[in-house]
Amino acid sequence: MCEKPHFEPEQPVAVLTTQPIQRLLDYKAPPEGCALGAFVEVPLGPRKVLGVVWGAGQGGFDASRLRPVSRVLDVPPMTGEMREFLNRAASYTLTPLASMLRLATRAPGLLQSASMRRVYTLGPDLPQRMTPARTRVLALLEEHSDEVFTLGEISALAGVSNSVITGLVAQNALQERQAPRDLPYAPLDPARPGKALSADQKKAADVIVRGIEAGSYGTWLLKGVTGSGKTEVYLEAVAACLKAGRQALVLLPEIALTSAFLGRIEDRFGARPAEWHSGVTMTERRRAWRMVAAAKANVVVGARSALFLPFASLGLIVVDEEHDPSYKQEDGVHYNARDMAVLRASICGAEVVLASATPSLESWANARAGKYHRLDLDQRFGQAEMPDMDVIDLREDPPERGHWISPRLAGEMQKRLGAGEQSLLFLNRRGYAPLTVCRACGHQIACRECDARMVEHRFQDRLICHQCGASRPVPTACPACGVEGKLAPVGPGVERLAEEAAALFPEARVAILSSDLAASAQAIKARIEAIARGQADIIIGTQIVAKGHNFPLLTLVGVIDADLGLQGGDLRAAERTFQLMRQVAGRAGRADKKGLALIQTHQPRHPVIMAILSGDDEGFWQAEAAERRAAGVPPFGRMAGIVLSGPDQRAVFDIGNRLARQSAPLQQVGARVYGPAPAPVARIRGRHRVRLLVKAERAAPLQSALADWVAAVKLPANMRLTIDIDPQSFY
DNA sequence: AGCACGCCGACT
DNA sequence: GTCGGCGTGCTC
Repeated sequence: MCEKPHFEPEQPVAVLTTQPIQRLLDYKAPPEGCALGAFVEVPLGPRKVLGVVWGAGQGGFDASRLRPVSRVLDVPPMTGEMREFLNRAASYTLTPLASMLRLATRAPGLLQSASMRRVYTLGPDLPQRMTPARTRVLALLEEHSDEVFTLGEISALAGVSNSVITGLVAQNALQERQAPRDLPYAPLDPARPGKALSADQKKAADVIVRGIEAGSYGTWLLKGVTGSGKTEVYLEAVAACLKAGRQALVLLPEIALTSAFLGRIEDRFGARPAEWHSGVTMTERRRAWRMVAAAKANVVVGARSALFLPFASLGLIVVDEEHDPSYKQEDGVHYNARDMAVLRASICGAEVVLASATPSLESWANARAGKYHRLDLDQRFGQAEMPDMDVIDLREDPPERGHWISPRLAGEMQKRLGAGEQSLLFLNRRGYAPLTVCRACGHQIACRECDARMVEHRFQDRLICHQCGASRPVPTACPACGVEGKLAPVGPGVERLAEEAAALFPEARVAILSSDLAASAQAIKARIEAIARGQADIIIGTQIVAKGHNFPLLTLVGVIDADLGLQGGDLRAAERTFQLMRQVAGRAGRADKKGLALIQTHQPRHPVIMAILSGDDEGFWQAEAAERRAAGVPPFGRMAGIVLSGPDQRAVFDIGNRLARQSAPLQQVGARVYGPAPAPVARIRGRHRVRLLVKAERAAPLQSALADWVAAVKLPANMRLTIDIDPQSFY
């Protein structure tokens, strides 16, 4: 198919808008014409909306009634690769194309023209009279004659008031002109030397670099234990990508990790890259989006949504900690950034590096099947070794009633305290106690909004629902029977564990690391750094401690309840527990001192616990893969989750049942429907939710069958249906 | 997404 | 008889 790159004035063009309209609309090209892919503003009813020229006009609409495109925006047209990416991502995730376009245009001020600012350079004349202040201003501009400065910058750098500058402009000693506000990012220099690489690292880096030099598509699963230097390897790939004149994107699972990572990029390449995540200011977002499109930002570090930035020439995507569940977006558009990264790269001829110490089973299986190339870094960089691991059988060596630190773990903590080393207690439960029960009537306090159990948070002195975020003060009387003073916390959260540790070791400094106890990502980072410097003896943490932070003084890790993740029957429970335990255990130990990881469990013979202890990850994956293959579930079968929601529970179930009965389109492709059942979050803000699960074989054309299936059932206006391809968790 | 059009209950 | 509820449908 040969598409015209440019449309003449008045010619009909098809435009995709960001409005939820399920088709393209035809417009007349504007008087200056427009390119295929041009970002445009078009009239829609009484409004003006953002759109992209998607192709030639489709016809089928009265040509005399076509309205003209209002304006072509001053950003480069969307590339054909990007249009294909959005198209294919939309059909894969069963998301309307307009929603995909909205993801790709999430930049403020796109509809405004690039804003300008006043800048100053040296003028042709010298001022009639020199003053010390004027001398400083002129000296500053002479010294940096290749740069431009704003009023504010000059007054700050030269230590003068604004009136000095306006005085110099009046005498033509300075020139004032308009320049675009959004400045290019300082180019990163790939020629700067990186850290010396080990033989392992060098071998891995070399093969990826060759792929980048060839400009081809390929996906590399870079597996390396904590501390094996995966980052250095993929920074070599970034360097090669920069040398080839293409752009690189590094995705991180957590924004708390980005600022430390930006520092590493700066060390390696001499400048800071563009940053893209929810914590970035509007001004910076606008700059990043425009500069990425103009190829004036060559490295972007960001969260999963950075995948939808308008890269002019993308050569490399790194997905760091690729197994991390936060790469799956579960609200709005449902997509997995890891899979979309592979899709985007395959379209534009880029390399993908999936980095992890504990890869997802999906990626492991893809490597095994030969779809991804696998690269292993087995040695921990330097002398550091993986910690010794041991299990504490809670049936034989239990803590006292109402306590959670077993005697053996406490003993090891005592030794670390004496030696000036740190201990980490890992418990993946925020708050004080996961359950509050009434000792008088047995009532368990549940959320009024969504029926989940309320979790006591003692620092905030509130009960908080971890499902919907609702909170209320901790009551003194039971809400069911009204008896005063009989409510009791049941089970541990990190706050309660910290209380126990403080009671056991009154002289120790105890720090809690939990996402809800910090005001911001910045605050978490500052806290982690303080702890890493030694400002705590005992660290009590939720899973945020598992994510790539380094604690040099840490030599003991205690997993309080390894059974926590194994219950519930979730498809990925074993995989998650394995990954989390391995990541947490990897925090212990340092170059000159081997670490120890103690795992408290009631089921020391459980296959997952045994695999964690033995460190036999290949064995674990093989066993897990065999089970999933036998059950026909991902990655060996395909699944989709369908959530129906509405204000009336009966009506929602009725529609769910009707869908389950009318499943002929699914049966034709060999897919089966399970449910409806109450969704994992059964009620949100007064809306009842039920879920159906669809299971199909790997090769089944699931998306088209799903589309036909749901289209056949008419939904009442107050009900909503969402489809999640490859759902992450389900029971 | 907005916004208009249109068809049924409590007011002048 | 009319004002206004929000269900249905259209936007090039």
